[in-house]
Amino acid sequence: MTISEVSEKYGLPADTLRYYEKVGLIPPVTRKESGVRDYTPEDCGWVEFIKCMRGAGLSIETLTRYVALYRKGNRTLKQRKQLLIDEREHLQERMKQMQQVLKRLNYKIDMYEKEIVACEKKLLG
Amino acid sequence: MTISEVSEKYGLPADTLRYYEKVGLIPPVTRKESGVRDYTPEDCGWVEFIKCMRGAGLSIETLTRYVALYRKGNRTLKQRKQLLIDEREHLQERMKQMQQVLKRLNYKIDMYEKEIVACEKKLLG
DNA sequence: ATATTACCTGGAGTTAACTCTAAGTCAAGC
DNA sequence: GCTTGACTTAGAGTTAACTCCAGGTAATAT
Repeated sequence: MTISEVSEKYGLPADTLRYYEKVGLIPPVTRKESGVRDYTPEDCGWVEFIKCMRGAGLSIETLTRYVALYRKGNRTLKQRKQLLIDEREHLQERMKQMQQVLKRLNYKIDMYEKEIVACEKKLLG
Repeated sequence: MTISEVSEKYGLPADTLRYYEKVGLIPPVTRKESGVRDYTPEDCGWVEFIKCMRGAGLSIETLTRYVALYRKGNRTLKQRKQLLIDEREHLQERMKQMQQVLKRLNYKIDMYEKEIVACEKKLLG
């Protein structure tokens, strides 16, 4: 697959795909002899994984660390697992905070509804 | 309360508190005659609210719009409510995505555990 | 053969959200 | 009366994560 096809498929600009590769967020992409990128299904898998993780807020710095470990092979299994455990922890904390904010927004929206009704009553009365 | 007390209380740097006020993220803070900030409980309430909303990922741009509407008075009740409804929607989308990533992380961590066990068995056998 | 189009690289520019600096003011302690 | 320390401002600098640009190459259409 060409870079523009991958861009289309995952909704990421080609510039971003090149950037991700440059900083080591995905392993080096397969190339044609001419030097043009030719994404294999595995390359695509990395793109999908990284897009997903970035979408949940994992930092580029963290994800490049993960990819670097992956590229070192089997002896980094434990470190990779630990990295994912740490990130899961952060994720859960953020979700917990967001849950509280959600409740607060619900409450505020409710208050606004009541206040709007009260205001309209006053204007009619 | 002085700016350093508020900074301490909410864990936000004094510079950040000034910045928030400068960009309209919180309404202008009460001042002493000398021009020094002297946060009232209401000023503190805004700091707490903004800290909370920022923590959940609401943008400064969005929150300044909210504060600007608030400062226009009662006739912006409906717009404020709508803004909060929109933000709640975004928040829920992000939470949903994070929920999926959480599941994926759980799965991967599990796979790593199995793979580590398998590796260790091989080394012992 | 030439023109177009999609790709390449290195590096500069952008945006959001701070964070820091310099130069100045003001109240309190010695 | 002078120094110290916490405050003030405007504006410059930083960081993460892109995003764009200039100049060049390679394959394709005419």
